[in-house]
Amino acid sequence: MSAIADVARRAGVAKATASRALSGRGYVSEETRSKVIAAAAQIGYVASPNAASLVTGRTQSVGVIIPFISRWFFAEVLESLEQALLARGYDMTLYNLPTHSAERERVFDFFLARKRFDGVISVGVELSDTEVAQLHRMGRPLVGIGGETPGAHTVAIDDIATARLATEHLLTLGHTDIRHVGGDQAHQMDFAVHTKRLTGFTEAMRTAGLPTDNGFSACAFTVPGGYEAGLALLADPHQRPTAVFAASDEIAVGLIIAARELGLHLPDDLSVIGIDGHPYAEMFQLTTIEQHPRNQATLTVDTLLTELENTPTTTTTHLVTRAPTNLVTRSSTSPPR
Amino acid sequence: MSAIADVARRAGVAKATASRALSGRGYVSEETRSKVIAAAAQIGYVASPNAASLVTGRTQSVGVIIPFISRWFFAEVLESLEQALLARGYDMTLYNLPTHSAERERVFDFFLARKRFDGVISVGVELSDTEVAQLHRMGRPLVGIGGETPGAHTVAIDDIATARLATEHLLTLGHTDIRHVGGDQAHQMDFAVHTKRLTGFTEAMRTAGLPTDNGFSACAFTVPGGYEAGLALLADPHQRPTAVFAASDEIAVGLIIAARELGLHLPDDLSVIGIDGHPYAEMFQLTTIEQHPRNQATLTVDTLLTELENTPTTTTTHLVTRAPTNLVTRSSTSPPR
DNA sequence: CACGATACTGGAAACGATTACATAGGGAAC
DNA sequence: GTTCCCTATGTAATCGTTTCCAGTATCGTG
Repeated sequence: MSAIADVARRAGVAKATASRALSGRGYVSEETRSKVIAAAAQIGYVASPNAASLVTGRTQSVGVIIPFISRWFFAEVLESLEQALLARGYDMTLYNLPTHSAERERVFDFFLARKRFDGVISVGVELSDTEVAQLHRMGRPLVGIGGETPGAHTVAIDDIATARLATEHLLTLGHTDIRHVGGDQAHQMDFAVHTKRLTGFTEAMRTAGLPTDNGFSACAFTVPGGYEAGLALLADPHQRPTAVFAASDEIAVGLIIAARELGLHLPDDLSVIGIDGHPYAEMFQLTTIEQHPRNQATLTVDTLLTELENTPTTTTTHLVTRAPTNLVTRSSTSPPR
Repeated sequence: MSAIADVARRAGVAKATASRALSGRGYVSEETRSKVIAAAAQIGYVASPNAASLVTGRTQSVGVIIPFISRWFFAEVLESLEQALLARGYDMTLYNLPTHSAERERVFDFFLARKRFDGVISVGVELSDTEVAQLHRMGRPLVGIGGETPGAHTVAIDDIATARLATEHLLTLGHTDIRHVGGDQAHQMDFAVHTKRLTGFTEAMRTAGLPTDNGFSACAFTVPGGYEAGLALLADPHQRPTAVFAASDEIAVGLIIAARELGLHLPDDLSVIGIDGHPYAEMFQLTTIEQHPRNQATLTVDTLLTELENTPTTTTTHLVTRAPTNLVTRSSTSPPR
């Protein structure tokens, strides 16, 4: 049973030597190394990470905190995180943490305290100060992706700048009656993202000398959310905007579907721009600002793992890595008729 | 450091007693129990599951094998699995296993062999015999959800019967020129699901005495996939079917969007039925057969965990739990004009 | 009162690795 | 030829739990 002991016996060496041979740490002659490896292969030995982590303190796995997975950005991120971690030899344990609730506390106290991971990646969740402190006290590095978490390294796009850019795209085309359709706290995504995109919109409008009051509609961050918002916003021909900046491509697509149902033609009757780079964008000829979640994810893994491997650098410098975005112009936007 | 030892010292008892008090196993007087608990609370003690699993052999976590995350069914399942497992005190470790490739072998050999989990849930993946055998040899129960895995308990809808039902819905309405749009192996989802849904379609058509050749179009299992298939299928008014059975709601929605772009009106010009119960279905007034992935997921967790907790029942009876489905009729289907 | 359960507790041996420390041979440097 | 360093290996301690075993006190029962 004692697995490595078996390997050692079979190879005619001590447990310590076997361990060194297999892990590659410390001195082992080439000859014994191959003997040990052969013995291990013979009995199909695989090390117990539990036993190892008991003494090393490293678990070779990272915890990922995510509020939901069915939203496009999150699913993409999750998939890439897993691949990147796997490639680096790490397991990924998933914690689907609700944004606010008692459940959340339970997750933290019960699961995260068990320190079954070397580090944590939180995607789109803004952890509270006490939560960050708790992780920090446990010596577990934390890297965020999406929302900015104070006290932790974060990979994210510049939401304000991106929203401003999207709005400016419409302004440059000559639109003046522009609305912003996005999420709000009630629709259960993190507050900061919504606020920032709204801020960017407002800034751009103000800079252009246009009124910003009454320019925002809230909806769920989904296609149906955008659809409903669209029906409400576009129904009345007399107070219909000429352009809409949607906070996500899914919302934008919902808007487009609503517009089509109302008999409007894009981009003549309405220009729409989104943010994301969702596969639907191409299908609907949607102008959008791509944010490449998969790249963000691999960047996040890189950041966490280097932090993990150079433990000395416990410089908890609140650092933000800005992920690049790019505007893709398609036929959903044009100058107003 | 030796955490439980600290608790024990603080409470003035032996490590063994402290362990018993905290775990609830074995005899402990009410008095000492509360002393121990108080001491544990004082220093904020949480047991190391690593150390515990080293001796008990249980890790309190299950591995989930999933081919991709961004598809609706999979995302829903994953989210529910996580919640159900968390509620039962289990961690969930995610393995995003590609359907076919060398990577897959690597995952199995390297990660799954580390036996960091008490059981495995495979969603929509049909594991090979050797893979099942490997898990079985390790004494790790396996429950599948979605595709049927020979040699393991599986929770799944009856794909053939569901496809037949969908087709029969169209037949009953009086349609005779019906097409099936679904996935195939080239579009990287598991083969069996596609085949089964196609089989159900073919069976229903044959029973109705209708021709089945040339009645199937393959596409990606996504909205854009259905969209492209729709443009191709519906462009020519002379050989346009009066009804389409789409293998998923996402495909169906793509078809509807394509139909609208081509100027068709549902259900007059075309009837469309899907399978899933996707949130988009309601938005597009899509008739569909709901399969309730969240229920399937909790059912799967229940199955695995009871198997886990009653280890004696190592009766590897190949059992299939059929998840219920239900037809929801909306206005995307009607008798042909 | 003796005896066997029954409740409770502590000591010590696991579980399966890693690693600090000790030992020993061989070559380079002086 | 001594000294020192480097390679190579073995012994034993360690990580933090659970659990087996043994021992003691209490209590009901015949």
